Parts: sequence; structure tokens; C-alpha cells
Amino acid sequence: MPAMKKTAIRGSRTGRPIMALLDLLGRRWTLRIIWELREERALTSRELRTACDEASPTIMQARLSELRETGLVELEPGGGYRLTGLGKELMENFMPLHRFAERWAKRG
Amino acid sequence: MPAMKKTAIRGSRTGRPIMALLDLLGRRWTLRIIWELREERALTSRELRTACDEASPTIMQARLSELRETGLVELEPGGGYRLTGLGKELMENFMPLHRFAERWAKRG
DNA sequence: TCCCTTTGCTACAAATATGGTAGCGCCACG
DNA sequence: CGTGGCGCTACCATATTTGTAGCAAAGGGA
Repeated sequence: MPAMKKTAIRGSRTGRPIMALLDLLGRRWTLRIIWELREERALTSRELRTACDEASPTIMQARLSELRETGLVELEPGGGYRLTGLGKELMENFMPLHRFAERWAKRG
Repeated sequence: MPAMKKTAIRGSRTGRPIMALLDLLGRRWTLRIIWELREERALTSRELRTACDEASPTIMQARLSELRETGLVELEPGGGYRLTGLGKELMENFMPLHRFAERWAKRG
């Protein structure tokens, strides 16, 4: 196990951005957080935790830090988190997933 | 969705398929596995492990089992894993991510 | 001013998930 | 027979996530 600094994106050794992205999104709650921020309105960390099945503040802060460092999420001056322009761009790729999930659930 | 035991999809308590999907994809290596299977050719478990940064067989088998139970991946009769029709459908939603990752890397 | 609430955020220990190594039974090939 | 690849599992060490409690700072009354 290649001891990496904890903030390093796993899977980024190859230098291929897609690997770093897949790894970042493959961490627990990351996809969910992006999903919950799909609306325009900024959500406070507490609202985000509630939306994310009462996730613990520890992991929520860790994920939010990662998402801020990678420029997908930002903390508003007035408080609350929201997607950046880049984050919204990423979000659009996931919007079709909603309908896909419906079809998927019907087939198990 | 077949009754799953302890390995049940987290986040499915609400019964909303999108939550179950986001949770499934939010497990380590899941997104990566789907990505590596994007080509038509079936990959053996070892090829997949190699492609996935030498992931351990423990976690690879666990992920492959989940992906098979959820109908996104199947084991070919002649050996090797590949995406099901549903899996390919999901994959298509992620294809734009490749180009997004390039843009993202230049700003991140 | 004091009190009260909410914000983002952290410390700590316990629970869970993941990783690394070894090895199983099976089957095909020579 | 031996050899090697296949899917897959046991075992245990390590890393990550969870749950609980709590911090400092900022704001809103009264």
C-alpha cells in the first residue's frame, strides 16, 4: 500500500485525469453530495448532512474539503455550499442517471 | 432488486433508486471497473485487477459480485466479465466524463 | 451587555471497509 | 501425469468511515 498523503487523489499515479476523477467520485458520499447540490440553492453543511442520510460531520467535512480543493464545490460568502461552474458541468453528466436508475430498479 | 443481506446497497432505505445507484457507484473501484469494461471485449478477473491498479482479489470479487447482482455486469460462459446491456447503458452516461476530466485537470 | 442559536469545523474511539498474501477447486492443454 | 490459468475464498493487517461530543466565531434579540 503506497503510503500517499491523505489528500492525494488515489489512482492519479498514471497521470490520467479520468482516473483521478473516477477515484474522487468513488469515495463515499462524494457522488451523493454533488447530487444533493444539483439545485441552485446553497446548502449549509448541516442541511447537506441531513440530505445525505445524516452522514457524520467528519466525513462530510472531509468530502467537502476535497471537492473544494478540486474546484467542484465552493463555500459561499454568506454561508452554505454550492457547485462551482465546473461542478455544474459535471452534474449535467449525471442528470440522465436519474431516469436510468428507475429503469435499473425495475429489473434488479 | 433481489433481497440483499448485509451487502445491501446503502442509501436505499428511502427506496429511491437514484440513491441506491449513487451508493453503489460510490464504492471504491466500482466506477473504475465499469470504466475498464467499456470496450466490447470481456476481461478476466486478473486482467481487471491489472487494469485497476493491481486491486486485491478480495475487493475485486466483492465489487464484481455486487455488479452482477445488480445486473450491470455479467460473467461470460467462456470466461471473463463484461457489461450487460444495462451496464452499457450506464456506461454511456459516463463517456462524456473523459473529456470533462481533461478540462477539469487543467483547472483543478 | 448576556443569552441563545447557527455556522463551519475538529478530536477521539469504535465500527466498518479495503488491502495484501496465500491458496482452494476446477478445467484445459500438453 | 504436470502446468498453468480461471473464478473465487480465508485470513488478517491496514485504512477509511461512523458516532458522539465539542470548539471558536458570527449573528440576533432582549
